[in-house]
Amino acid sequence: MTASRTARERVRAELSREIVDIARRQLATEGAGGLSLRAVAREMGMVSSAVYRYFPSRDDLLTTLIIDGYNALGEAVERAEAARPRDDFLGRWLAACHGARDWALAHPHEYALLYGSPVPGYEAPQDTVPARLRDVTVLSAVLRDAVEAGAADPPPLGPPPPATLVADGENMRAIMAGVPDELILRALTSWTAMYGWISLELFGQLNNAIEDRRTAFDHSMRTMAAVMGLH
Amino acid sequence: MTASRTARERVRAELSREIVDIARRQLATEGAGGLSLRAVAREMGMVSSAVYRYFPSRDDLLTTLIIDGYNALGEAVERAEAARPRDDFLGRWLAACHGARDWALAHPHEYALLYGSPVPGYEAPQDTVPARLRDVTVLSAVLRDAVEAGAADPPPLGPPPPATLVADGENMRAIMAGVPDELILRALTSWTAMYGWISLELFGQLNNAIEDRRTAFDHSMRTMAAVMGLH
DNA sequence: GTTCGTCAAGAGCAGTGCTCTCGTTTCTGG
DNA sequence: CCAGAAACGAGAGCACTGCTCTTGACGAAC
Repeated sequence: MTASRTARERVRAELSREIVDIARRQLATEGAGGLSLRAVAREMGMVSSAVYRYFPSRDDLLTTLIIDGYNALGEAVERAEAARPRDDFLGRWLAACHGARDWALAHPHEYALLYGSPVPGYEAPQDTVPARLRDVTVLSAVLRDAVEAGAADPPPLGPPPPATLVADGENMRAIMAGVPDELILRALTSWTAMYGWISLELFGQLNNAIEDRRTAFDHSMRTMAAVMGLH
Repeated sequence: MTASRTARERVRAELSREIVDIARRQLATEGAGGLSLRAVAREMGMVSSAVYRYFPSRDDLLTTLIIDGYNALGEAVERAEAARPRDDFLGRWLAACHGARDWALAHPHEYALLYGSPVPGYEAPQDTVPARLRDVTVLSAVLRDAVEAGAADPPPLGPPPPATLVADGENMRAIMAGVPDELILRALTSWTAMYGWISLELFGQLNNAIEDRRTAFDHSMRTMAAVMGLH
């Protein structure tokens, strides 16, 4: 199983990649709804039916675009966070947040594909799960490291976590081993605030309300960092 | 200008309403992308071109659906919040949050149309603005009333608001007169957390992570209430 | 050298938004 | 009351979509 088995397989892989590239470009300019298999084929000088040799349906093409998108976003978040000193937990958190926001602003349509309303008639297959967790894994790691270093002292806020949630947190505890339940829930809240902000900003709900959005986002994320006890 | 000017105008208004009703039903079952003018016409026993006498384009029909949706959501939030005693500020806040979430869960496709990615390429006419502010107005009123009653004592969290944001808050200060700038920003963060949660939950990002979502949402909103100083 | 699988191409189906024309119905001004 | 104007439903048609099926050609394996 070398990288180049036969000439046929090589050209097939190359064409598949070209289709995805053109599709991503069309996605970036036209949006998810404007992605057309026929237009992709036209741009490649192929006939539409030929594309179906490589992707059995439009949704399959969309799925690989989604997975690529999650990976691109996750990688952007990872890179932004990795640029900060390991013991600067607040800086790592803020860098990750800005990394996500910057990527979303640079790729609005791809972000909409990931975190916007699901595409009509399209059900996200399980294949997307691993790629989808890359960004939240980064955010979790920051908090976990802070807890391990004893650098997270969350202030008392509101009631203690309900019992059902403590039992519920099994899945999240896997990524955030050692983090107290209350803090896991605050991380979840911070996560919703972050993606809520990005979505509202990107989808135009913040127009005529906030002008200096980057500063406001920064302040908002600092507030959530304080809620989690990061300094 | 009586309610029934001519027979023609009456049947026109009636048919317009019927078109919108059918369209909303199709929206609820098929989603925004599945809304088809031809299907609406078919269900009405009309021919597709006849519908264009009432709505000049599919996007215009979508726009009225959006406005209707904002009003329905705003009304649901208003009703939920109004059911609480006026001096129970935490209760009013939580009721408004749950009102929004309950409505979203009951009308997922309509919610996606309002707070999801803009579907048909681009569309956000100014007509939607007044209806869009109904829910956020309710949330703002709770905080403003609490401040007026001296019942909001936000804990110290993070740095003070940057100067540019203080100058930026003109628009929001109109709805939240008397609320300190720092608290306005925390309200904004709480708002993003609330809609972020609802969106992430509705769009499936919370699957396999949280089972008892209502309780978790409640806890999250209580945390944000504490951030705003509501007890 | 023949066979077999892969491939691009083309025609075609059912559906979409939207435009235009053509009679008919309804309203309105004289 | 009646003619002209405006509104209306029906139908045909355009350009587009995702997708299927068949046909013929090419390359690789036996």
